[in-house]
Amino acid sequence: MVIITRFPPSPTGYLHVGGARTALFNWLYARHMNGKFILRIEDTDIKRSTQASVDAIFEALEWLEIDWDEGPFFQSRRFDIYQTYIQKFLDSGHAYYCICSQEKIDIMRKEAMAAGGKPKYDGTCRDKGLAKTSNAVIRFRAPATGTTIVKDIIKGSIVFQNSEQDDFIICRSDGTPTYNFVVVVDDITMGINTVIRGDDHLNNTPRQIMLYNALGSPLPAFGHVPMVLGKDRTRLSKRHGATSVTAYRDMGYLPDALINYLVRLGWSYGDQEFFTREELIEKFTLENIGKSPGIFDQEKLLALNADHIKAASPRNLSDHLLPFLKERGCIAEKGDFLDSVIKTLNTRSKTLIDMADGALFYFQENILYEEKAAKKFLKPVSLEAFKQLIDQLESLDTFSEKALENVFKKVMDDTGLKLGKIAQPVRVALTGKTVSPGIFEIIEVLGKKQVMSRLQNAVQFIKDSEV
RNA sequence: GGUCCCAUCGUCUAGCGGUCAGGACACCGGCCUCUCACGCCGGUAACAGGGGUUCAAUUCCCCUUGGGAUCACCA
Repeated sequence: MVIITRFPPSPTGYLHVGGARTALFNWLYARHMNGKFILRIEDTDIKRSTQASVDAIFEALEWLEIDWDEGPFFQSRRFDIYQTYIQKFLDSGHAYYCICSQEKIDIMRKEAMAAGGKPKYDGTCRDKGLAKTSNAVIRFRAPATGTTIVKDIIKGSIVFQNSEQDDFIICRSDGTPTYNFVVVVDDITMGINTVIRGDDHLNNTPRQIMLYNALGSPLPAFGHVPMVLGKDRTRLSKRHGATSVTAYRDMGYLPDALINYLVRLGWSYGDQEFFTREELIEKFTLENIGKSPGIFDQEKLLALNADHIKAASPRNLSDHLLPFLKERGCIAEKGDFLDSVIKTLNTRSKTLIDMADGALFYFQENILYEEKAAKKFLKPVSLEAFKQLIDQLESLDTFSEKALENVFKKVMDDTGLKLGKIAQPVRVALTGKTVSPGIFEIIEVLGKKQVMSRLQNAVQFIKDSEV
């Protein structure tokens, strides 16, 4: 059997990390099983759905490099299909018109709640055989007795009493179908046989199973993954800080790192923490998904991002880094120079923002010294070392780490200064800061021309500040 | 409130009857060192509580407690 999964976001906002996680589970499972992954946009609620949200969802999925085999399907364009199914239900007696007012039902619910029971529709119109009227809704005639069992891949068998369910609405008075109904019709008509979704849908599942049964369709396999919670252990939401996928892109995270983190939150593969995209596809199975909700931990995501930055090839990283460099006004392009810049930075950057900031000095013609750095290290005592370095480097043709080390050694001997006393002033001269990659590394990457002019500028700066 | 789900270090988790309860993040030491990092070595830290079942329970069952989800003409 070919596994067919789907991701059905409703376009009422950006794609948040929780949604991305369920998308990921479905996508990974389909890829792992050599199946199909379908994207469906659930926009039956015309009032709340927006094109901007649709675009935002696509943007996020593309950045995550989650691709789909079919779709995107839009439910708003499938109303005729739902209509025929509703008619089928009406004809077979599985559904009926109801003219009870919302006010009346609200009161009913409140009374039931006050009496300690479950608020549900009492079935007033159930057997009245009402015809269609302008304000009528269509309700599903749900079985009143017996049980409905959800055989969940993750949670096991869960028994629901049918008496807990009421005759829910499948078609609104304005003629539009509702969620539980369209999901079932879509999943059936699209051939979905594996439904992996958030825990919050577990209570909807018995209703959907009733619909499958009424239609005589075989059930898909259900898997309800636990929620992602915020630090305060409530469902992750805006007040927990950044929750949109693209926000993480903008904060300098790598898509592979986010994916790794999100999947690992609630899924495990022994003690392994770091996974490439390919490894995830190879190793992801539903059996290893945990049952308990997980708290979204920014710290761990950050650490994982650092690991992915370290592991990525410079060439691969440049695609992701370039936008951040351009944003900072750097004239940079993919190539050997950028590769070597990245190599000096990747062990000391947790995000692409760190990396872009750290790379700034490579691209600046005129180095601006940080005030404190200049005050501490660009002083007359270093003048002699600077002069000797300039002389030595002038006669050096190839700037290899080895050769540079020898040059510094010589200057150390001649001036009697320790490496630290020379390296820090040089660092400030070359980068403007007291923190940077290794001194030999940056000299090599910067190249003779840049190094010479920056050293000379520093000498000039020291002389100028003397007077 | 009803229904449903869940429960191992602060966090993510391994464990699938017998383990000194393992790893990762974070935290704290130390080493390395031209700065900052990386890296390496070491440390603190958990089976929610109570009953069973069993020769033996973190592991199986029940209860309590705690947390979460859900009860719409939203999805």
